[in-house]
Amino acid sequence: MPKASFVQLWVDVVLFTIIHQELHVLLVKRGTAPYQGVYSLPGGLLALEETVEQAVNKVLYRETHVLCEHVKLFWTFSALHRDPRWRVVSISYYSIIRHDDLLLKKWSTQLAVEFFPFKKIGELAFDHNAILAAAYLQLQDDLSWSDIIKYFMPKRFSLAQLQDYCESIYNRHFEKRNFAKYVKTHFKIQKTIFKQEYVPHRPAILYRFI
Amino acid sequence: MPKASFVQLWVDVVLFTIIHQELHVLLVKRGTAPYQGVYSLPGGLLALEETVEQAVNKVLYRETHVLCEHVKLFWTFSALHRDPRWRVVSISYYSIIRHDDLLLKKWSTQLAVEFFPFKKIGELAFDHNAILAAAYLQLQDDLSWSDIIKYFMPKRFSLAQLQDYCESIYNRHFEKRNFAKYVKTHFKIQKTIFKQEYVPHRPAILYRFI
DNA sequence: GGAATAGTGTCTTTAAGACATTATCCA
DNA sequence: TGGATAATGTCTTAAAGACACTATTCC
Repeated sequence: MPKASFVQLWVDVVLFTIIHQELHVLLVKRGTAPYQGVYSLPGGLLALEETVEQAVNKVLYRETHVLCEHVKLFWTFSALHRDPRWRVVSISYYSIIRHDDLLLKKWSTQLAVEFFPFKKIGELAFDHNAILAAAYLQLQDDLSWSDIIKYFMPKRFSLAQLQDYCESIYNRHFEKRNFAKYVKTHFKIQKTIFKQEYVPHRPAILYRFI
Repeated sequence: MPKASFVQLWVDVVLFTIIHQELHVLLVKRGTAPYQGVYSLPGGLLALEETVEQAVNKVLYRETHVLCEHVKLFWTFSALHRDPRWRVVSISYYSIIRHDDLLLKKWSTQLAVEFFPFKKIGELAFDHNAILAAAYLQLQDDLSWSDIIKYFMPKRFSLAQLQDYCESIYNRHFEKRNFAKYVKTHFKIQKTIFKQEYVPHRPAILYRFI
């Protein structure tokens, strides 16, 4: 090994989901000092025999036991004393998970993952509030031009539900007719044979992403 | 220090400029093994007392003696044996420099920086061809929605020159009247009192970015 | 038939793309 | 006055935004 500076390399992940029309983020409670008992973003040390991408997927799988899609690098955090113990550089990713998938897995594995409403998250360990804020900005930006909203949606959904989800992330309102027009020209979705059930009004047709 | 895995953290930079209407990239010839005598992207080891951003700026300043704008993270490269000696993770940035600025500085400092036409770059050291390719994709993407073309332009330029520069990076042709219209509505530019000189035809008005 | 939400059509405004003529400077 | 490029206006087409009515299901 060379005589040179080595740093500890961590990957941290901001995992978003939507629960009850509200954006949530996965947090874990720290079991050891520093910041014992304080919530933080899930993360892990880069092992010598794995790539950064593998490390991120390992963290995600460890916490959810589900394959998360759209795992995206958005920033690195390398302030000198962001970890009070020694020098740690964080390579930070965000990802998205369907609440549906998570629920299924949770029943089958007794996972104790904890999602918190984005708007109500308080002080986190280390500089994780800054990481969280940067991830949210990147998420909003990516949503504005791509179709990644699909990674939030359940397998089947109505147009109204899609609109609700979009509005909850963008934090703004869309006009119903124009939204339907936009969705049909920009997203690859198709009607299914399913409709809403047990609703006291005309049931909506359910769509799916192709 | 903890008993844990430490890796060497490098920053690598793909520095773009336009010379004679053609996209160029800064390369440096390696003086030591491995890949001795082979060209590579400029880069540097992250020192213990600096942030990643500082390390990138240090590399850029070392090579150019000019302040480069739009320094942007685009990817990390962490394959296990990308450096044949030991484990090195690269955090990769791209940046842009005005050829003008560089020329001025070159005369005053005898810098020996070498830019190569992007299209003619051959085999580079390590996985730097992959880094270069990823940077170019990111550059094209960013150019398509932002006004970062301004970082390539000289202080004063004609609309035709701006069009030439855009065409050389996008690798496509634009219709002159529509291009002028687009530029005037999307970029913050203004006329200067200067015009082209010594041209055997009507001289173009020179503009500047605000 | 009434309540409730689903689903759609049209008009207006804005941006993009195709296209040709006039303007200015130099020799 | 001829050569060369600069500069600009209008028509057409596509997308975005505002807006109101009809359709379907349940009770």
